[in-house]
Amino acid sequence: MFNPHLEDDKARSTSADRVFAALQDAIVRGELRPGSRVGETELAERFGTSRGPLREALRRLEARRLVERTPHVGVRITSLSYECLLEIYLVREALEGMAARLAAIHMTSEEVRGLQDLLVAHEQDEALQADTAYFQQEGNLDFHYRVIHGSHNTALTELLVGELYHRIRMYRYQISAYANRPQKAFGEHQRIVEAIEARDEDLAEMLMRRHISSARQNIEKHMKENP
Amino acid sequence: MFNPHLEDDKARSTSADRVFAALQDAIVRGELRPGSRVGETELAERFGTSRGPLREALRRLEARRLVERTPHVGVRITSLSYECLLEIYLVREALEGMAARLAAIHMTSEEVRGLQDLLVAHEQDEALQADTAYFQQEGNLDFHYRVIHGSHNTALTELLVGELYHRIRMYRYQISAYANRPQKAFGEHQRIVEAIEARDEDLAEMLMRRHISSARQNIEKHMKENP
DNA sequence: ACTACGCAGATTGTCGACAATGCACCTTGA
DNA sequence: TCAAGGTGCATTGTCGACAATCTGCGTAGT
Repeated sequence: MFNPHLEDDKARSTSADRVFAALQDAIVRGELRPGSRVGETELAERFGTSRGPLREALRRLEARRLVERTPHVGVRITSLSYECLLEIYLVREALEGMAARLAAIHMTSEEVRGLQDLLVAHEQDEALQADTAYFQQEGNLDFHYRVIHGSHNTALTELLVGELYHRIRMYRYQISAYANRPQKAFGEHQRIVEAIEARDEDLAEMLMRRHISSARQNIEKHMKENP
Repeated sequence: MFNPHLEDDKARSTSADRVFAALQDAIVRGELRPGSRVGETELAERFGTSRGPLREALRRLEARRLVERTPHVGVRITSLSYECLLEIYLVREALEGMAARLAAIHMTSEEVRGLQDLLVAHEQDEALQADTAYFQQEGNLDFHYRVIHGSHNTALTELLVGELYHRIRMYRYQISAYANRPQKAFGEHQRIVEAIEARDEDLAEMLMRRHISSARQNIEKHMKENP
């Protein structure tokens, strides 16, 4: 029996959804440079679709603040200012602190074990051992992503993942937030996991807040050195 | 000289933007019932536009979680479950607490005075005096909205206003969050403003957290009584 | 030389038509 | 009578064309 859908595993999804995912990835990875203007016709051609679905994707990216739109003019890729980035980190401090607290309460034993395994995998990364970088992959391979989901709070997760996560990842591709302190950050991650494992919600929140606060201060330092 | 744009003060904006605003309002006010399915053709006709701009508006509403979409099936108005609502209130506790803290630090004297004037206006409301209701209008006439903006943190504001605010307002139209305690809530608002005026950020955050926590517990109580 | 106006090209906004998919009803067989 | 399959209708997804708007450049006038 022949199934035409097998040639494209995402055929059940719509074209607009695919373009949305692809565009988001291209923006986050810096393939489309922040601040640059993008034309609809050009993008539609690039992703092999028409302007209709493309515009729908752009609207969703606009809602996620990954692109900025001015009526009758066009869209440009959002460029994160240092000012805006520091604001986001303040918000992260509150939200991810809360996520760590909830994770310490609600995470299952399996999830905790998975988190531990993840750190073991990170530990074996060459760059980390050389203390030159601590690049985490996206989604389920990202430490913060896992903790957020561990909160088992859908509203919180949607807020962090849907609104902030991608903007932060976009920034990570420009300047690694852990650039100046890979092993230090890794150690902080380890202690957070320990607190979660011990079901010590107060400690987990405090450690996460400090961890993000450190990253923020690191950015501030970086800001004063670079324009 | 004849200017055709004068007949529509929002002609500079696009049709998709107008539909987005109108639809959001209709959803929040309960004109479109939560859980009900809406057809694109029907909506397009209702708002006097074609399906193109309408779909763009729907995509933005989808990003705001005001509608839920299933590919090839359609969209339905999001219905807030109690479970989801309680989650949102937990997040609000963290975020608006932070907003109150920042407001105590960054609000200008004019803004503080405006906030005081707002409460005076609320005080003269008949329903509040009778202790039967505490219905706040939207936007700048809403107490929480003002405090959030008073934080002068764009990222925080966008998160609260863009993602949570409308869903909460939608809920308010269904069951007033202050239903069982209008004057109590008003008193809490007053004390929060006092803390902000005194530039006591710790107190402002604590009072706001308690205020929202009270509202959450009120919802929980309401939940156990009603299905 | 500089400003203001206007024109042309390109880009965005909107629309209607067509294709693809899903759902409900009906038919058919055991 | 009930279940399984098929068919038709309604709705969503996609596309190409046309209209509206903006931007950059050239021209004219002071």
